[in-house]
Amino acid sequence: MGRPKRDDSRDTRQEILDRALELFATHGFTGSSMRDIAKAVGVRESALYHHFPNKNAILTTVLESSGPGALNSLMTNDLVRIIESLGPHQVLRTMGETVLTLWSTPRERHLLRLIMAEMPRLKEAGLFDLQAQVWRVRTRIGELFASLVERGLIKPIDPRTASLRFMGPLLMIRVLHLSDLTSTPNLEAMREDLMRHIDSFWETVKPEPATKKEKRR
Amino acid sequence: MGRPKRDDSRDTRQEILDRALELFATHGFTGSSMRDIAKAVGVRESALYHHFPNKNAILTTVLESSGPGALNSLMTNDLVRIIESLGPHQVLRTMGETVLTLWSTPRERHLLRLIMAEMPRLKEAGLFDLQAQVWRVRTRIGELFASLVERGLIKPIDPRTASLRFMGPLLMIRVLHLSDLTSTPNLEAMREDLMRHIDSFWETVKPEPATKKEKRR
DNA sequence: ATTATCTATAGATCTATAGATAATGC
DNA sequence: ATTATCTATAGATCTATAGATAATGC
Repeated sequence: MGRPKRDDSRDTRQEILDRALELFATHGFTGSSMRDIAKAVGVRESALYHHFPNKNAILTTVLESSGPGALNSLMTNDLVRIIESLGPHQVLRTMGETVLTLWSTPRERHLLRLIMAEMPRLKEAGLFDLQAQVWRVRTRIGELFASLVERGLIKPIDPRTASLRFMGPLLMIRVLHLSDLTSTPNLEAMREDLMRHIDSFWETVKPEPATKKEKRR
Repeated sequence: MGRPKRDDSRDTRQEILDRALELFATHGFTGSSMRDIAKAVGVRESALYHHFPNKNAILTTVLESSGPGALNSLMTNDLVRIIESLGPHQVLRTMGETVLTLWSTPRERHLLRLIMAEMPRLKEAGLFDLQAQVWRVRTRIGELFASLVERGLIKPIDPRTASLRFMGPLLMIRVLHLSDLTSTPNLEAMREDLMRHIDSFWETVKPEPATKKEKRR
């Protein structure tokens, strides 16, 4: 046996990470053995140790390459300027379309499950802190709403409550439609939930027409 | 050694279930060994097998005795009548206080973590289906809102969206404040989030004063 | 006699390592 | 020479069982 012939279609290291994510997401970290991972990749256990020093390093690498999260990456510095040109309602709808696309990829669904399942382990290892992450995004969205209030683009509202009212249903929609890996998600139903939520949220924060008239005078 | 002297303060079977829930919640089902459970209870592994046929039976029993969930148990048949006498806003606030109390017990926090972590296993074993459960509660809350609309107690709103807008923030608050078992929850901050949400939700669904005047005519 | 523990251990599985082997690329 | 695999296996840990032992309750 020994070293196999070169196969350009195969990157073993990446395949280990991909199969490990799938297994960790469905059976948990401790529920997936090195043997399981090796079998899924199609090599012997010892080959895994050529690419990673131990099982924990596989988990660490999977998570380090996981990216910042959809909502977080949407909170860019020029978001307020984009909102000023396109209008808040249109931007919120676009944000909805974006999270729909990003969240519904198999990879993101597996990461969601992994993070839900391994929360304590990931936090203790300093790899991912779900609670802190949600707090951070909530704060950033709160700041966004605060600056929109300042610019008169939405009603005067408490930013903390507004971020909760905006994000809460998004999280619930995500869990409801995407957290069960055994069934294919109904993306049309999910888009409907998402857009109805955003439109209905917009109705509750859009500035009063009366206020607009006053400004015009 | 052999059988220990009777100790009325000790119910080994129940202690096995309690310690197992704690361990499963922090390290997962596969991450907690029978040895770990036995050590936490203060007996040998073989004593566990006197009370339960195997490890899986411990998990099953833990979950069977877990109850219906706070939101679910609030959705009683006479809820509409209570709302008619106390008013929707007051009832929503009382519901908030109730879930705050029920969710923040150590037992409910451990169950939340267990369910988040072991979703696929619990679903496959037919023990608990988180997705289906959330759908069910959402539907019941939707029906509640529909009947409140019918009675003119709240604005005409789409029940599906309303249930999402009501429940989503509740779920987010629960995850944000109660899912990390390594820190004691800040119940005052949680109550504030909860009550601000409920008050702000009420503002968006309370019937128009204009409509009331029209009715009086 | 029954119940609730214990000691001891079988047998499976798991992580990780040692050392052999063959392909690759300088 | 280096890299990527393999075979083989050590040693730890895990689930579960057999059988001994002492307290309990009829």
